[in-house]
Amino acid sequence: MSVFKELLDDLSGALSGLVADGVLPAEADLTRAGIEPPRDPSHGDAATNAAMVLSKPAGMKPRDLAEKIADKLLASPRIASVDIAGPGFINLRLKDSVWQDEMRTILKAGTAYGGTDIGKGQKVNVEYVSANPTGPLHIGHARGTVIGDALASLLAKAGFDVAREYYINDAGTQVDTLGRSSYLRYREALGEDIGEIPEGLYPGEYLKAVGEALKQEHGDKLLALSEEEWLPITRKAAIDGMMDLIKADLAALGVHHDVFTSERALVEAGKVDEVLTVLEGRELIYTGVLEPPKGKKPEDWEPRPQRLFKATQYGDDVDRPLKKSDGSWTYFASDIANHLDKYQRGFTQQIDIWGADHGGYVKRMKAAVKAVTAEKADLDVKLCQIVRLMDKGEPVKMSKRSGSFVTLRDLVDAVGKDVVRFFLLTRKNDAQMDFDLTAVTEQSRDNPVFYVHYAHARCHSVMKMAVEAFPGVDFSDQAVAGADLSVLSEEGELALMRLLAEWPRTVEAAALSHEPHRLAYYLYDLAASFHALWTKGREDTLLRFVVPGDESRTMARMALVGAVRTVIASGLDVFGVEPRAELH
RNA sequence: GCGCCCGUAGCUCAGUAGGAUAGAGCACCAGAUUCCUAAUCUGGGGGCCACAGGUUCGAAUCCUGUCGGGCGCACCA
Repeated sequence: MSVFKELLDDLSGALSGLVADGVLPAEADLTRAGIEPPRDPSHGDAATNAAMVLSKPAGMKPRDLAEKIADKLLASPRIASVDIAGPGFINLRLKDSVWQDEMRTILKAGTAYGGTDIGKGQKVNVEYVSANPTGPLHIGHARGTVIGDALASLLAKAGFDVAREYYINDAGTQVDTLGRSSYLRYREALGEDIGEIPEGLYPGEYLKAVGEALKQEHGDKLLALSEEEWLPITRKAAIDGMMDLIKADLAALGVHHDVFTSERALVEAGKVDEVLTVLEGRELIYTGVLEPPKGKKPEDWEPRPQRLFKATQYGDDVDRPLKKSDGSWTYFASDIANHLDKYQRGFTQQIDIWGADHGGYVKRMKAAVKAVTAEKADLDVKLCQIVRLMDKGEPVKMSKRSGSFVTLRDLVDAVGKDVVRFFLLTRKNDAQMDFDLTAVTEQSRDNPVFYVHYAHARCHSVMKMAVEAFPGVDFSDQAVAGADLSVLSEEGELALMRLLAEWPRTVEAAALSHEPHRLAYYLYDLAASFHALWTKGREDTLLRFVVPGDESRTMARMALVGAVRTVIASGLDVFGVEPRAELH
């Protein structure tokens, strides 16, 4: 139980007490009343809007109702004093023991601190990356990869049962092209001069390895076959090769999926036919002719009767075709099968991470998930905006010829996985951002990666100083948790303790809103608060964490330092970033 | 033409379920170090939260419209 959870309990206790007293009507909606830390510290440790929200159903002025609520709240063992302010806020001041107890909780829980059970073990599926298996991951994939991975960890920390999923688009025309390109590389491996790679095929060097592997396995036997015969062979070899490549790229970023779902396998298992059956059963399929698209009209557009899904019935703008003119399934159709399959595996909560260029696809997929699951499953789509790669403030030219960065692996090799991960999580997913190769490795306050790392490292360094100043004294988390923490009464110390106690509700809010970037801002604030306190020790030696000759005070402050270290490590853990004990 | 996302300090961005006097970094100005790592910190100036209405005790936040920017608009993935 976190501090704010307990206060919320106190509040609902007070409110139901007032219902029993007849002050509040039984049918009043009590859920709108909340507890939150006020922005202005002079307003106390916590505040509630209860009196303002409930003044109407109570038929009382907010401030009068506030008096009654405040009386009840004073019964809480946590609350030291109450104060009614402004339009009817009830400001609470908590007993110092509340913060001291929370420090002990943090030290005891370790990096598990901040975890909650609001997920109640519900199954959530996070699908991310899902890049086409036609080559290595490039920089454009980085953001969605990191956000998806951190969101999955965040939801797990909030008590959800999370699956990390990758959907392999291995059934469309692109992988056929990949198979043909690989066949060319196969002939090359056999010694043939293939010259320039023809227009329309993939020229990437990375397919040479696939060609070589095909030669090792089949010798020259594929040469005698017709395309119809060799294509399935080369295509499969190419897809497998590319997926190995992609998985290695992901591993370099510290990303590991639980499930890889193959589009081709879904189609072959008849899952797409099942989609059609389900939708037909709900009378959501009909034959019709679509209007030509407004704006730019495609050259080859022609009115054609098609089997259409009534996406408009679930909020989409137009109904959507499920089959192409050649009779094969559209990407949309098999993607519905993908989401139906997830639902059948028990995932009623699904999250997809896509690039912003797929924004036009969101409505139809949400519509489809509702339709195919009879509205039992919910899909949230997070769109990731473009990241501009910069160097010293100038955009990096993305060209293979010039040898500049193009792949995800290059980026990780250049600045490190932790820098890539943390930095990409410092912005909302739908905000554009610049990734400056120079700025992210700078060691200064304007680089949040470094700033947070430094706070963590500083905790270690301070701890080391304490051990040197008090030889033989046990400063382990367990030992300092038993110290008398009542000496932590400096303003800066209390501010830091209050901030630490906000970690669980930060995790909770970020998880419920599917916004991992909030943790980055919290960690930055925590680091700032810690650095500020540290610097106070420069002016006044009595404020230092290590106070020579005062073991009990040092013990208490080591508890605070340990708690800061623990919470930072807890946050970095969600981000998949390794906490550093020292920086060099 | 339609849909989605966005518009907050000079710049890059936060803004916690609708809460109190809208925040941080950079840049600018003025300060702090015989010192637990100054790789840091303190203070200051800087705002019509794009604009106009609406909802309510209360709006940067929710609704409608306008303007401005990005993305997308059968049979590609």
